[in-house]
Amino acid sequence: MSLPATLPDERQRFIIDRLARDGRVVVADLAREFATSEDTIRRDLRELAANGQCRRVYGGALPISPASGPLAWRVIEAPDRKAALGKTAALLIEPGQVVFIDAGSTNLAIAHALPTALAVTIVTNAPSIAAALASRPGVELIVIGGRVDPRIGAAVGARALRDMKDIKPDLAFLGACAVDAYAGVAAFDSEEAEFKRRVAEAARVLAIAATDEKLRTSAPFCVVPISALRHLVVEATVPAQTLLEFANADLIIHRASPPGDNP
Amino acid sequence: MSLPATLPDERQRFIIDRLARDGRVVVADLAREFATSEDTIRRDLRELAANGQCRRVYGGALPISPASGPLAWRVIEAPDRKAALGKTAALLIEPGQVVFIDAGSTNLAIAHALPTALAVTIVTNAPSIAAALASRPGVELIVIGGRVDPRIGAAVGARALRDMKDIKPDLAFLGACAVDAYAGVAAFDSEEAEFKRRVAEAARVLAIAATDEKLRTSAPFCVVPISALRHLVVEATVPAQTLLEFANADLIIHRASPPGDNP
DNA sequence: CACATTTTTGCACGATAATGCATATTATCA
DNA sequence: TGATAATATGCATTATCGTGCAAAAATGTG
Repeated sequence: MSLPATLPDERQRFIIDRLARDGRVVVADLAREFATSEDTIRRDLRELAANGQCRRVYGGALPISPASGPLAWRVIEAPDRKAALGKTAALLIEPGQVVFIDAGSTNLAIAHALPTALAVTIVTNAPSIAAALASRPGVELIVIGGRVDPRIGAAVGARALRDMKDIKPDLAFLGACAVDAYAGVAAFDSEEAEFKRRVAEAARVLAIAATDEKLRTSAPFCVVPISALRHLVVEATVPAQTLLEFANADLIIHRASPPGDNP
Repeated sequence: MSLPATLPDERQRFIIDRLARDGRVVVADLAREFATSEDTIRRDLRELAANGQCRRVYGGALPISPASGPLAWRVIEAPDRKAALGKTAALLIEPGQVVFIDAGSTNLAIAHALPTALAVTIVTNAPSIAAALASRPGVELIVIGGRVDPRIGAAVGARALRDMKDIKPDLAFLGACAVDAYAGVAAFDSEEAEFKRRVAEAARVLAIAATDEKLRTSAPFCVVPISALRHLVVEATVPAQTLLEFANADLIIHRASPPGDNP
């Protein structure tokens, strides 16, 4: 429990571990465990937060990435940010194109942001995205069928792979669980990754819209390397440091305008 | 399930999760789970709603997006005719069954009326129904893919026929454009009728939930004769005269209880 | 070793946030 | 319509936070 002599760095590392294990830390508890004052813990948390390693809240701190559990399906999380992202991403679509939209709340925002009059063919494996576009005039909608994985919110199994076989989209928005400049695009689920890979192969142009958290997250199943991407749509709040890592001749980075114009 | 010390932000994050998973939250339940007062929960919901992350209703809160999550919620439950119809129709489903649900607003009501804990396999060709059930725990969801006809709101073409080929539902709710005691079940579209016919052949038991208007409508493309039906769910307001025409040994007629009735 | 400098820590205190209770108001249902 | 449940509001209480400041410890320097 209480270690004899705790160096500041050692303490902070412990806090990070605890954060990853429990999903939260409480100032009062940490102060008791380290036999130190709450002020010291608060200072640690302040420093960690400034370094982007946690999010301070009243009474303690929480992990940065809200997708730390098996329930990574957050439609409601930060809707305005995703709307801004979706609006910018939708600009990549040109009339008459065949566009695949993968599952994910960010991609759902793209579907919602489609200009009403745009005549395109949308292919998707996510019921929520299909439902959002089903009544759109001008949108030719093609649904990829199969068993819907509830954690993913889309069909990704063998039947979906077969359905996807004879479709060659002009543009595909991949749903990104994690985007890393070096490790590439990755997913939390093996079958999901397999399906995304198939889409990536079939599509003429690949695009990803990713919230800030996605750029700081890693996932076990690799889908494609960053070099496979043509477009990366990010938030206005993304750190320039992070953006630099994606410097690549073939990658076009689009920064979304801040979510100020839609209350 | 009451955690020892719960940080306010952690609590709100939990509420969001629950909202995404169950499609609803109840103030009294949350207060009990967190061992806190209802005032605190109300304040949380007020804050989340102000942030656009949920929609407050009398007694709790719902997800912001209208089609995400079941609307089976005792207070919000509009005393709607289709809701009453759906509730009665859902009683025909038994645990463990494989149930096909065809497109249509009445059938969407059936999906919404599914008991939350019911473990069933739902097969559907309608994105709106799939989206309504995608996040349901206990529901195994299989989507029939293909091009979605915007007038029908579902996939009914060749690819859908192929997807449907190897599925034999225990029970199928056909979407009815018109139900006539002599002319049988009919649809407005040729391909739609073809698809429904395929479903009717594959299903072990056929059921239809029809509002009063459907019983007075005729449509050009015949699907199946009335004799193919096992169950017919009608509104409480259906004229006895009309009902008499359906007198048939094999047809079980279920009258929905009038809207605004709690079981 | 002596001394200055930096870092870390603990404490005090005003400010802020969170919570629960009491009461008035509003929504829903019979 | 009245009855009941849910909500909003104001207020008191408690917990937590930020800041300034000083003491203690670590570090660097001659």
